[in-house]
Formats: sequence, structure tokens, C-alpha cells
Amino acid sequence: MQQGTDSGTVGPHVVRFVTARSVLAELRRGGPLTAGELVELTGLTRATAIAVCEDLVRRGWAEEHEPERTGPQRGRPPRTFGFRADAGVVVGLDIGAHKATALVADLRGDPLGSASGALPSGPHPVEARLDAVSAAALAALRAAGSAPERVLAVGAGVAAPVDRDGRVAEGSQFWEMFDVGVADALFARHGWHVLLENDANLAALAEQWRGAAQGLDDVAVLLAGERLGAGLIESGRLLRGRYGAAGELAFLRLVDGAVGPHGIAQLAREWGAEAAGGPGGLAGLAPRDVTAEAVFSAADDGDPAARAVLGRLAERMARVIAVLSTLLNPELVVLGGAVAPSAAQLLPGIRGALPGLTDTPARVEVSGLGGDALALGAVRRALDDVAERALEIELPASR
Amino acid sequence: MQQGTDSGTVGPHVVRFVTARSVLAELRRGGPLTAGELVELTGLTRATAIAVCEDLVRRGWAEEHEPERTGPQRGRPPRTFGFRADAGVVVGLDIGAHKATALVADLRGDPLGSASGALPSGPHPVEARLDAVSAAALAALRAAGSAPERVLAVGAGVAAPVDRDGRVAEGSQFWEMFDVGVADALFARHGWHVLLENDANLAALAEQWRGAAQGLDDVAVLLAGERLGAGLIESGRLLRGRYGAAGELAFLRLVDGAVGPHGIAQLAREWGAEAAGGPGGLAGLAPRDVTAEAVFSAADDGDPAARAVLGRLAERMARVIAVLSTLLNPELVVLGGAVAPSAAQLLPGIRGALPGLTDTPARVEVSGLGGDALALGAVRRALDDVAERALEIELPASR
DNA sequence: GAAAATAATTTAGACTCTAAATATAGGTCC
DNA sequence: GGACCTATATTTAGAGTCTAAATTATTTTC
Repeated sequence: MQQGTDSGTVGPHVVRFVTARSVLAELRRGGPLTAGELVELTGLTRATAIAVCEDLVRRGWAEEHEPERTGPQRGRPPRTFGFRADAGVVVGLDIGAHKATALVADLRGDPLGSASGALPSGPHPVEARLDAVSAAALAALRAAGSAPERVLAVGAGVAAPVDRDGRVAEGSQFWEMFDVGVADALFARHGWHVLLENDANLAALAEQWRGAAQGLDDVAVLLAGERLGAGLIESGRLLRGRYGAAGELAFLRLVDGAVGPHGIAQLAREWGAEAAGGPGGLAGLAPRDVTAEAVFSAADDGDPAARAVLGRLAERMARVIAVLSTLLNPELVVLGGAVAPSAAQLLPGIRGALPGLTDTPARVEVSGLGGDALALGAVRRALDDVAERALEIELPASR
Repeated sequence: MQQGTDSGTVGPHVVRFVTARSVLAELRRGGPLTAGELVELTGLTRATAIAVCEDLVRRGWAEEHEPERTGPQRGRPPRTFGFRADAGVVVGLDIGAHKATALVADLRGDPLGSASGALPSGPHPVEARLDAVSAAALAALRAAGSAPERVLAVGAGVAAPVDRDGRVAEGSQFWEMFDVGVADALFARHGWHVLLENDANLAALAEQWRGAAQGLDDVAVLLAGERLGAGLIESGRLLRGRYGAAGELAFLRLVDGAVGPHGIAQLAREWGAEAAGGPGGLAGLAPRDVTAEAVFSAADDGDPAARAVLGRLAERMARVIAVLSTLLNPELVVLGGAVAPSAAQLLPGIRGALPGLTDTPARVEVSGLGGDALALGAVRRALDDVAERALEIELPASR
């Protein structure tokens, strides 16, 4: 008279499922915990807490530690259990237009190795891009000293809308047609469970996890570069919209002008043209030499024309942030992407303009995560998936 | 050796809680169901299904019906159970600036009675507004033939941001300071469980429940009048933002111009002024007679100036909807509020402009719910709360 | 009135939890 | 080194939940 532990039937075993989940969550969060501490944290009985831990140990998710003996100790030493961060690994993939970055991390998210490689774009066959992505992932695994079989989940970011089912919306640019098949292809090649995600969404996850938005539940992250996208987190949840296109601000770029390097350079050239009577354009540069870097450094040196250009740029970004603030009322907006390194120069202008543009201005910060932000977010995405599926995953034999 | 059925402890009883919830949900959804049908729907065993139903009957949430005997029948007649929609009532309150509307409904949401009354605004004491709201609710209950003790939950909409804890954001207009206390006051007076909610959010719930957005999970409802607010539903959940101000587009009004009656009239007057050389202004009206109604009916009669005004208005609204579409990618945007009755005239203009303003244009429809939309949404909000708390609610003695 | 059909009810068993009673492993103290 | 103290582990008993199988009940049909 077995209880259906499989199938959709309920029964007492779901209670064990729930308690095991909560115990595992506590172990994952904190360091090793004694049974007593688990009793405190979960509200379970000691007997149950230990039984659950032994379950988890048997299934490979936890391990029993030698009791710590710090200072004078009285009474029977407690049993202590810890999360096995090495029970497997996750991979975070940042699949850009011209480059793929892979980051391998353990189950706590601590990085173990990374690698990246150029991606052929344009008229190359889809297979070539796929090979490069796969190679980057394998190289990162090698660097991490881990094997492909130990990968429990893969997060993969692409510069395209991804809907709730992990599908890339159709009708995107040419090279995105490739990304449509990444998840299936990586599964076919390596058996990996791949979670496709929009790149801006990954940036948001990264900032919320280890960046400027740590612990906040209502955040927007602007991924500003040649493309303009926003990762939106409301009440701790990513917003995707009906077809995954929420936050795809590409179109606002056409309205408001680009904010990435090329956009800045163009803005500067326009400005130069306007001030035609001046001494040969911005900071004395020939139009061809007007790059984003040049504008930022000229502004740093006090060049008034460059400063004006940056002011105008700040105003543009402030308008976008104001719309976000009004519509979604986030607590914080983080500026990330290609503009991040120089965005600090824009902050005062943005912050100054914001209260004039919205009743509910969000705090604004610049991302400090650097170039690995997207891969980091992809790792976070994969970890979330592992946490959710943990008790359904059959762990591979230990390393 | 009692199991802690209260406190935070888990145990076998939570299984019963979960199954009871799902059985109750099925009963609430469909009409009366036989035990066999419940077995089908819930995946439970017949024995369990019946045991749960008897539980629910004992607690007042369900009732056993006489077995239906339709057509030729063979075998032992099945037991059938139904949801008791009359186990209590809910109240939906629409607290406007000058008027309060109350709608009483049974637990399926079918309306039983309504009432409304003028609200003193301006320098009147807070108590006066409170009395009027309370009176409207009691009148609606009387009309429904129900008693205040039978109210299981009250949804209340106010024209102000409401955060996740049901608190009105501070720093709102003078009369909103009153609404800050509604929930507590109604609890103190009648013992009611009041759920404060932003009015645009209620409009969204109403449209999703019984309006143009039925069954859709990604919807935005524009509540356009003198104020401009949006109720945003993503993945079936209301978006509130950090301080409840998500969708508070009041500020966009300043940028883009008002879309309500006064705004329309003003727009028309401006237009008249621009076309100063014409025959004395719009449709030959004196500036003082330029009202929203006049403009709409003049446009209906083919007056070119009025048509131009409406075209401009449509363009304004299209811009707002385009921002919504780009940022949140809803499947549908519903136009509600004061403009709804005449918004059909604007639809072609809006729909035409949208694809030029966003890559991901949403479908656009006009609300057909009429003036009770907000009260209806408030009812929905209350019903959701009852559904969530059902098994924790001690039902009052039957009518 | 027996047979067939359908559904309700009963019974046995498995699994979960809590709570209380009992056992254990280390210290300390004499 | 043995008694004792302390904090924890383990065992035991009991209650609640489910499933699955066996049994019983009710109705129609022949």
C-alpha cells in the first residue's frame, strides 16, 4: 500500500518535501548549522530536523561536519550540517553579438572559472556560433576543474526578448535567429538544462544579488549601450510582459537618441556642427576623432562643449529614468552596460533633473559590477533554478 | 499528543489545508459537483474528496445538494456538493473625490445591492466623509438584504497610491489625508476587514474579471479623466512598486496635457485660439461653451476643428500607451475612466499611431463596464482576499 | 426478485509530524 | 578514575493525513 510518491498525488510526503526545502534553504544561506540552530530557524522538532538532514546527506545536498569545538564546551556535542556547494556547478553564459563569456560557479555562486571567446556574426553559419558558445562553456569548466556532467543548470543571456517559456521572440535581427536554438542545442550536446533569458533581466538579477541593488525588491537596471534595455524587478520578481518584450527600450532610443558610445559621438558631432563658428569643433578635434572616450575625457578636463554634450546626455537618460520611476515606482535605478564606466560623470546631472520630471524619483546609482555582470546574472538565474528544482534533481556521482 | 494545529508548526494537517483549498476552489469555480467529478478535477481519492467536502460543509463553506436526476440513471446516486455563495457577502467601495459608491455581492461576485452618496470634500471634517462612506456601505447592505455582520471583506478604492501594506502614501492632496484612516475606521465601526487599493488597480481587476481583459494575464488599464492613472497587471499580478505609486501617471499629464473633460475643453480652446482667423472658434461656440461633450458631438457632426482636436488627443493617448507597451509589453490596454464613454471615437486614431511609436504595440480596447467599474474591482479585490483567507475565516452564523 | 451498474463507506497501511521519555557524549569536580 | 552535570541525540508513542483495496449501499433494468 505504497503512497504515490511520484504522479500528481498528494499525501504526507509533500510535507517532507516542504520541510526539506526549507531546511535546505537555511543550510544554503548560512554556513554550517547545528541541529539546534535549524530547530530555531525552521520551527521543526529536533527529531525532524535531523531526519531531514540525514535525508539531504543521503541525497548528496548536504554533508555532516565535525562538531566545531570553540571555547569551553558543555554537554553532548551537537551534530552540524552544511550545504554542499560542491554538489555540482552552474554555468552563466553571456552571449553577446561578437563575444561569448562563460562563468562557472559552485552552488553558492562563488566563481570557479571563466572563459570567453569571439563569436562569428553576420553571414556565418549558425553552427559556428554554437561551436564558439559551447567552447567557451567547456573552457570555463576546464578552468574550474569541473566536468560537463556536473553542470546542474545553465543560465544564458541573449540580447533579445525572451518570453516566460524561455523562447526568443520571433522577428528579431538576423543573428538572433541563432539564439532561438541555443537552449535545445546545448541540451542536445551536453544534456544541460538551459535557461534562456534577456540580457537586461540578467543585469537586474546580478545587481540585486551582488551589485548596487542588493536586497531590494523593486529595482530597474538600465543596460545602456548601443542598445537600450531595462531589467525590471517588482516585488522581487522579474517582469517579462506578454511576449517577453517588457523593458525592451530599443524604440525609445529612436525617440530620445542613443546613449551608447556611438550615440554620444554622434551627439557631440551634432553639437560641433551647431557651434559651427567655434574653433574647429569639439575640443579642437576633427570630427572623425570624436569618440565617446574623447568626449568624456574632454569634459573631465573642463572642455565646455564636451560638458554640454554630457549634460544633454544626462538629460536624455533622466527622461528615461523618469518614465521608469513614474510607471513602476522602483526604489532604485541602476545604470549598467557600456555606459557604466563613465556614467558616474552623468550622475549629478541625472539626479538633478529627475525631481523635475517625476513625482516619484527613484534613487540612481551606477553599476559597479563591471564586464562580468551579465554572466554573473546568468549564474544567479541558474542558481535560482537549481534551488527550485533541487529536490527533484538526481545528483551526479560526486566529483 | 496533539499536533499543533495552530502556531507555525507544520505537520499532516497542512496537507488537509491544501486539499481543502483546492476542493473549495473547484466548488467555487464550477456549479455543484459530484464527488466523482471532484475526484477527476483534484486528483484526490473519492474517500478523501468526500471527507474534505464534509469538512467544508461543517465549516459553512459548502453544502450538500440533492443528487440531480437528469435522464436515465443507473447505479447509486452520487453525492453532490456546491459552494455556498451565500455564506457571507463582500463590499466594494469606490471612494471618489465627491462621491462614494458601495456595491454588495455574494461570494461568487454576483451583485446583491448597491448605493451611493455624495462626499463632502474640502474643509469638512474627516468624520463627515467617513460617515458618508459608512452610510453608503450600510445602505447597499440594506438593499442587498444583508447585515453588517455578514461582511467577510471590504475592498476600497481611493485615488491615491497605496503600498503593499495597504497604506496610503503620504504627501497626497488634502482630502486624501482622510483616506489614510478609512480602513482602520471601518474596522473600528463595523469590524470589517478592509483592503485599501488604488483606484486604477481596481479598474484593472475589474476589466480582467468581467471586462475587456477577461482571462488575460498581462494588461494595463488606463483610468483617464482629470487624473491619469494606470492599473498594471503582469503575469496575473498587480504591480505596485516600492511605495505603491506604480502607474501614477499624474505627472505625465503635466508633460503631455490632460485627457479628461477639462483637458479636452482646454485643448479645444487653444486650438480655437490658434485658428484665430476662423469663424469665431470651434463650431461657432463661444469659448465658455466649449465643453468636452460639445467637442465630441461636434466631431461626430464632422466639424473639422473638433476632429483636429480629437486627433491631437488621440495622439497624446497613443504616446502614453506606447510607453506602456514598450516598457511592460502588455497584451491589451483598456481605456477606462471618464473618457471611456467617448473613447471609441479616439480608438482609430490611437490604433493608427501606435505602431509608429513602439515596436510592441498592445491591443487597445475601450472599457465597457461603465460607472460601476471601480466598485466592481473593489468587489473582486475583496473576493480574492476571502478566497485566500477562506479556511482561516470563522463564518458568522448563517443568515 | 436477481443482476448489473455505479458510487459510498470501511479497512489496512504508509508516511509525516510533534511531544515526551530515555539515552549519550562530552566536560567538571573531587 | 568515577560521580555528576549539561546539552544534545535518539527512541517511542500518538495523531493526522493520504492512497488503495475490499466491502457495502442504492438504484435501475430485466
